[in-house]
Amino acid sequence: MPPADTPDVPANVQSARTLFDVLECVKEGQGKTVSEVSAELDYARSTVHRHLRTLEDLEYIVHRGEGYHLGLRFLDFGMNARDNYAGYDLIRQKVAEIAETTGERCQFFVEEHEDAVYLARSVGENAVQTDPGIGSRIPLYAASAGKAILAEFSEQKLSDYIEHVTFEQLTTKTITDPDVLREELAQIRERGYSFNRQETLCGTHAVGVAVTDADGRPIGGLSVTGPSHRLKGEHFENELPDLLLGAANELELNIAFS
Amino acid sequence: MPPADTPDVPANVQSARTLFDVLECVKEGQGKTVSEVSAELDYARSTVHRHLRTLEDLEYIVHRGEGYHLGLRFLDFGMNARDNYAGYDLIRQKVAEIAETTGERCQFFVEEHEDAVYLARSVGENAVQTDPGIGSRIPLYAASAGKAILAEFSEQKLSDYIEHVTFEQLTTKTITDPDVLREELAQIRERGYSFNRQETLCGTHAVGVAVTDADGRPIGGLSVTGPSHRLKGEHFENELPDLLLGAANELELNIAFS
DNA sequence: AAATATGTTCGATATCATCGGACACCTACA
DNA sequence: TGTAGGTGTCCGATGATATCGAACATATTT
Repeated sequence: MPPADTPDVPANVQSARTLFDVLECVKEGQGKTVSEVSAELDYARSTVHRHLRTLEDLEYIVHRGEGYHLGLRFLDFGMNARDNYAGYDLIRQKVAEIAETTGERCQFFVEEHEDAVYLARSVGENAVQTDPGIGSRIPLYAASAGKAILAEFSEQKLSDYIEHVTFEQLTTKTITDPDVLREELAQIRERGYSFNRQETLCGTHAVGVAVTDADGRPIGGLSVTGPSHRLKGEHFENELPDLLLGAANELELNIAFS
Repeated sequence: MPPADTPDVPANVQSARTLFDVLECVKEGQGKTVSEVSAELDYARSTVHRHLRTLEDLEYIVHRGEGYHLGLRFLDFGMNARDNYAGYDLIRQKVAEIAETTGERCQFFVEEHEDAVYLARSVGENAVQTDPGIGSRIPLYAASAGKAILAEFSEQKLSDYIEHVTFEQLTTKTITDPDVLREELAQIRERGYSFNRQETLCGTHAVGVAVTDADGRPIGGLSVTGPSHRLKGEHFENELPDLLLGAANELELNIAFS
């Protein structure tokens, strides 16, 4: 067999994997006990116990009530990771602004480890309810902003991406064919913006644009999402793209000068 | 020497400490290189390199530009940890509401590993700028909401706390004497709310109350902070406490029935 | 009271995390 | 051009340790 996949990268800290397996498991369903985690991950109870105790001693998890919960130090980590993105404040403001003027959901994604990650989000209707789902991930090829980001990738990066990624069928419309994706990206490059017609979620449309830095490399992607019966026709195909292109342009300028 | 402090808890996953040392270091000043982290932590370059590579392979950190940055998976962790607190939405709303009506900063703390951690915060003036500093920590004895929480501790828990904690002098007014603290807590218990007169930061006053669950155990603490020249007299000593007590009561009811 | 499940501790063993050293690469700077 | 200092990366040896299974304690249930 060829060394196709490098199944286990050599010279890694093995216990780190165990540790994060445990953490992810605790994250998944908070309040889990030692035995539950042990059963789910197929590690010896004593091993899980050791890790959980270590994590608690180091104050990264908490033993509240019956089971274990992620500690708030991760909130600190997360805020740091978020604020570390140049222009985050500007991005957040712009996202809220677009959500308000359009009355639809607006979000900003960044690319990380070949995934699209929500960095900011706002839901229009009530300005209070902001940032739902921040930090969660979806495949780049299945998000309008994600496709807009992919369209800005160099040929080299794109080839790498297409080779590594495993396409998942989120809906019947999700792009799962490399050639179709390349074709779509070419169109996006030409137009300057991307559409998403029920490729992420049935009944949901979206428009997306890439936001690039001074050197033209993508910082992230901005998109507006809404029900397909509302996002259609002229509004969907012209007005929203124009709005987003303007917003992206403004963002790019502001970020460059901050 | 007596086994007073249990300096190193036995049977812990040692490499976890190294791992989190590295992570904290990367968090501290984002964009650090292998050598910088190695020098700062006094681990061999190869060791740091190994950990960083592992963390990158597992997609918890990112190699952007010159150095390493915390990955956005921690944002996901953090949001999970935050949302895991029962009634977080209600808390956030209430905090925003209080900030708006008072025009001062309002925040909600929870206790975790004997620290007060910001769970929600709002700054009054512009409702957009919300949640600054979420996830950061201050000593319980040095925050008004923290003292309110301490006042609800059982004698057992309080004794443990006072024994473990190392008092730090944040300002000249910070309480650093166990007896003074106990005295203060007794007063708070009697009154039902706590004051903070420049004990955290010079020129800053605050009022705090505890929020308890159905069983009377503290969920967290609610407080209003502002410049000492504005928070004084009748307003500070009566109006704000009343407002906060009402808010806490309302919160307690809403959380109990959610 | 027996029985099941769960948290916790312990001992043995093979694994592995750590370190220091070596190499390759890059940038200055002479 | 060549040397010197810095950095990222790889490697080998060794002492430390993460893992497992078993055993014990405790709690809850039957």
